[in-house]
Amino acid sequence: MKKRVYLSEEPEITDSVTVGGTIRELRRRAHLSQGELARRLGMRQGPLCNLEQGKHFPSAQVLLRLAAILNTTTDRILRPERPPDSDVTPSRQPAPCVTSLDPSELAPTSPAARSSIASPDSAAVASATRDYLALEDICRVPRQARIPLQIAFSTAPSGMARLAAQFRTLFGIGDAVVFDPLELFENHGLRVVFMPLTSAPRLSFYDAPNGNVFIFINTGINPEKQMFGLACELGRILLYTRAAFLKEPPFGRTASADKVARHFAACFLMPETAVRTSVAQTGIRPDEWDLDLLLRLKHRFGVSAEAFNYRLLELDLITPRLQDELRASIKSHYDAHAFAEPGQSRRILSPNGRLGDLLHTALLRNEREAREISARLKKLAIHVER
DNA sequence: TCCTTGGCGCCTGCATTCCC
DNA sequence: GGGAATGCAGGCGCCAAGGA
Repeated sequence: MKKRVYLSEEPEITDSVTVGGTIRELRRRAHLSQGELARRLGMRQGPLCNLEQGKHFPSAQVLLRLAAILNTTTDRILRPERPPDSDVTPSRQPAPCVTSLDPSELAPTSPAARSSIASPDSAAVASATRDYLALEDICRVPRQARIPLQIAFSTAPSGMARLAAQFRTLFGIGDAVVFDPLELFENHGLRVVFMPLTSAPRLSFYDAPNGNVFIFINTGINPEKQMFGLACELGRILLYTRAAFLKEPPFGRTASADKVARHFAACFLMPETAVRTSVAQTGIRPDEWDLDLLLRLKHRFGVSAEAFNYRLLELDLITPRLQDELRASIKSHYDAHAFAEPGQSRRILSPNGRLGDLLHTALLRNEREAREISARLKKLAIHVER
């Protein structure tokens, strides 16, 4: 009789004992008993025990349910020790859940973030970081981001475009236009804090022990620039972890790194296919653009007029002469209106959404500490809707 | 070539026991 | 007492063999 081939015999898949160990590790990290996890899986505790011991191999259905409940991917359950650079990366390996992390252990991902440590923002950022970590502890949520943050890539423009496309796939949005990227970031476990900053429009810090980040966005800038800044910081973080992996200086050439991060943000927020499709639907030719049409289209992508104008030029969808004229119009508008976005912005953000959710849960569980955190956030003008 | 049948082994449920 | 481990039986899917 022909030998039956099961998942566990697939050469790329880890053996059942290791898979079982991974399931056990993830279950414990999620603070679940076998009984509780089995209940959520819709199975009994006994069979789950057999899975963890490697006596049985989980069916595809069980694997999918496990991944959903344990907030991970089937790939990570099956290939917990996948080597770096296969397609994605060292950070796919399960990072330990570090509960006693001090804000000073976080790595600044840009010169701005590094210099902020000695700026008036320092105390506020450290306090917000500590409170965010405390809320994660109280709520017992996984600390690791649900997307890999260490990826091998080329910093050439084409490489950054591929990287942006890869992240759009990881976020599950493909070429679609997304109205609120902030929600995407937070849904994938990234910590984003909107607060007043004096030293920079945005800052980010890499949390290596947990495979996550802290991104701080200044509330004093308009939503379009906040969104672009958020994507830019993701690019910054990836450049930082790439440099660390390659044992290169952390920030590289500052101006060049900024340019690369901005290109990543442009490709991430304005994917080529989506921009070309939107433009094609208007029938506009490269030499026909006016400011009104540019504003109408840029609203769909939630970016600034300036950023959209650059992207059109990058994709040869506008002539250089017209792009220059529109850039001058946009600049004079910014000068006259304190960098407010031209046209009526349709962008409505819900900043600090995840922070608010954590605070809400924490208030349910630990009234005193949560109340103190709530008061501190309020004092720092970190507005949290609950 | 297609369908049916039987063998095999995984996966699961249930009940029970063990261990801290 | 709660969590974890074990034993047994049944369901199910896959595969090979045989027959129409």
